[in-house]
Amino acid sequence: MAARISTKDKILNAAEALFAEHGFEQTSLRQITADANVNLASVNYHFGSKKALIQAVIARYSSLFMPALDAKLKQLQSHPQISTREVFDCFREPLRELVHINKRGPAIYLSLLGYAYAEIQGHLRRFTMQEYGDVILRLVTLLHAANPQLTAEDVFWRLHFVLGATVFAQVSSQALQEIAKADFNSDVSAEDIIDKLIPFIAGGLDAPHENEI
Amino acid sequence: MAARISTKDKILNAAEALFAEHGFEQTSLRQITADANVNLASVNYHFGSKKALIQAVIARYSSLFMPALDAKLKQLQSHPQISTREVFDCFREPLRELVHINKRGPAIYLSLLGYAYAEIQGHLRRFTMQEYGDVILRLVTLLHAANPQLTAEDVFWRLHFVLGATVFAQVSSQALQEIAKADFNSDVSAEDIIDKLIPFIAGGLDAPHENEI
DNA sequence: GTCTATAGGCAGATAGAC
DNA sequence: GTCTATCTGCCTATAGAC
Repeated sequence: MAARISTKDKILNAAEALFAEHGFEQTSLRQITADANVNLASVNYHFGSKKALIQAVIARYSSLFMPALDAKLKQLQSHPQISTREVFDCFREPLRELVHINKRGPAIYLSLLGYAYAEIQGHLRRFTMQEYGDVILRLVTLLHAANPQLTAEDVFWRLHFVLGATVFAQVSSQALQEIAKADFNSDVSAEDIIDKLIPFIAGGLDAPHENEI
Repeated sequence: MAARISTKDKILNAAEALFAEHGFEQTSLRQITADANVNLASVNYHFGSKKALIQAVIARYSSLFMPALDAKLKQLQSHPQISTREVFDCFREPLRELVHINKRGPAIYLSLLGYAYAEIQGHLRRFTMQEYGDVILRLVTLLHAANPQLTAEDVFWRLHFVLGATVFAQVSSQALQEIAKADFNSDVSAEDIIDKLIPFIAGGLDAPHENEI
């Protein structure tokens, strides 16, 4: 009953798993094509270059995630009162929807974002900003509305701390899950990590400004 | 008046700057030796291998930072009441002391930790745990004492979120500093980032547990 | 200790047969 | 569309002259 998957999709599926685990530069086309059971040359035939493959992998997720997030944020924008917690809760469902691309889609997407940020300085970040800049802007606006006591710059920095905590948690999630299992005998899924993360980042964002303590 | 620096130290200095900016695997011995103005073969003569060079770079910082942090934590341990904020404030001075290794030492060390975590899965992490496991344990104990309402597992996870926010902020600090300059016309030093970070991570760690909201 | 020269391996990309 | 074979370039590491 194995579905007949096109070579192009086989490559995308193998690539995203390897990219999420080892990063973009650390993953070779030889590994990808071996895992996908396709010929080495087919990557360049279907995508043109490794760089284009990376963008295709990310775009498959972003094109699903970003519009869904934007819709949630728009909805929240009409509320009279907005809390930080409500803003971050907007991420839950769009993130969960990514299982339709891959069972581990939510974790994969966050890992990809992390590596994109750390590795390809500027390149993919600029791409995202151009393509989805309005979503980011809406997000910052909402967070500022939820925290009028902070300056716009505070919100900017804290949003990046949030991003850091999130992608780091996902990139090192496998190791952390194993340690948690060994030390606390607890099985923690990728979604459980999100549940643990959201109170943390909401608490961090709501914290008073340095000078006010 | 240019100090006469040994070849070994020239390599260490060039290596740590490149490692902190691009990561370990992305930095070649050719780049390092070119920046250091030494011969390519001298790395293997002085350090034996690239892996050993990486460890030497990290060890130079950890051997200064970890004992200093441990002393601060020990001091705090005798207090009757401990707040999360006090625990994180223990990091400030040991971190600042790293300027004695390099002017940008604090930022470099945090970047190195970030790449060590993301790239060399297990290897350097195990090394750190073996060498400085007692410091980590003291840290977790203090944070748990400051937050008795949390489970030990909550503290474990939140400590890693903290680590993520911190190293991510440093790894992408250059890009973020440029954006902050462009958008808010504000010059933010590496130390300023720490000032912005500490209220955030303290607020996140003190947040109530998910089920208590 | 420092150099040149090179070994040996893996990377991305492509030409051209089928 | 898919394959084999190969080009070109970069990497770490080392042998051996000085």
